[in-house]
Amino acid sequence: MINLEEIKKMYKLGRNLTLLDVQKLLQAARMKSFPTGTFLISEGAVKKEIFFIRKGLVRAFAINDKGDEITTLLRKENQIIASSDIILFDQPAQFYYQTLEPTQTFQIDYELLQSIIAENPKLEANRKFIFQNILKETLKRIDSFVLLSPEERYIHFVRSNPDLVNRVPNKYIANILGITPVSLSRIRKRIASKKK
Amino acid sequence: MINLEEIKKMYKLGRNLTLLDVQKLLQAARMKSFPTGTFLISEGAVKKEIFFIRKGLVRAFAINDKGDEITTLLRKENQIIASSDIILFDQPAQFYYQTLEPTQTFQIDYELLQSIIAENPKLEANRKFIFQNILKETLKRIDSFVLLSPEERYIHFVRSNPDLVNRVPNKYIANILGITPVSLSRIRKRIASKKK
DNA sequence: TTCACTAATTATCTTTTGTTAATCTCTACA
DNA sequence: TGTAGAGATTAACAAAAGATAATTAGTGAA
Repeated sequence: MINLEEIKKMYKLGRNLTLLDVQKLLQAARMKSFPTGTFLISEGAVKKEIFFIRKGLVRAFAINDKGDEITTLLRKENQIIASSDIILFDQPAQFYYQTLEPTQTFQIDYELLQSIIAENPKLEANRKFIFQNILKETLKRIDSFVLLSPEERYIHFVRSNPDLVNRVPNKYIANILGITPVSLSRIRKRIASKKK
Repeated sequence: MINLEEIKKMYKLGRNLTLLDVQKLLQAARMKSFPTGTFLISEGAVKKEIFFIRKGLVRAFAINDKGDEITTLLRKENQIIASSDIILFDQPAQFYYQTLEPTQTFQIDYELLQSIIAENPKLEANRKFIFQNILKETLKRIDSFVLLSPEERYIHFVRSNPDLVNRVPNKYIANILGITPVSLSRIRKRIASKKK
């Protein structure tokens, strides 16, 4: 069940979340468990839904012209995942969102979330906070593409996500870095030989 | 002076901005003109300020280990520019923000803007809208790095920013795409020869 | 334990990019 | 009119990445 420790983790989502706020949100949310490999959202989906990942790991991926899956995003426990296409662009999802581990989520309908926030000004500040954090992340990621080489980008990724490196196949990490798995393998070898 | 036509352009910033809202903002903002080459914000700056670009063009750039300027962002008239480091990360600016054309801005202190928005719930929706649009842009840009080759990325950039292509030196565009100016020149040649 | 399957590495070759420097173009201005 | 300076292109070479395929390693299920 949900314990206090866990609720504290949810606090991290915002700065001034009270127990009451969390309760209110949890009432509206449904808890759900998914085995590895489940699609939370598929291409073409339109249902506005937001997932708080209580436990587990989810990847977003697109399929390119050649039919290859390209992973664009990884999200783990205590993070939020949703289709930016559906929520921000008001269009059907262009990505798949798939669990990479047994995953537990609280999921909540986006419009319902909106109305809860509207009735509860305190939560509004929270939404702002969450949005800002997502924006921070994405801005940093853009800088890493513009300012760093693939090799530097990988080193940077490992430093920033030491846990993910051991939970996720390298081929997904390669995608995230904008390179091929073969190239990442060579980069890893290069780094290893430099260390000696 | 400021005319109705121009105010309508500011409307684009939000969905439900009224004349009164715009007036309120304009009262708090200072209009200022800068010649080409002016630094609106320099590395190390801490002043929380937001610029609405009324006319002109601004680039953000960092300086890498080798001492090269790397342009990471371009913003033009009717767009907003601010230091994400100062506003989002609460740290001194790590980039320079420099005008590339004679530029007119409305600039407003960020904390003052915050308080105006706090007193004016309608504006809050607007801020949300602006934030979402910036997030949209950055997410799309990340996708272009992950899913497209440099050549495809350039084609994509030209299609999305036909006006900028003729206003900005190619070397800045190359930076934005994460490649060198030399490489961009080759890509352009390659594309031109394909067209025949 | 073995088999099947997937991921990772390695090899080979092609293509592209980075780097550095030279050349060409264009424009502002003395 | 001529000249300095910046940007763009080109050249030449080295380094890295992409593509494809073969091999190796690792894992889970029968």
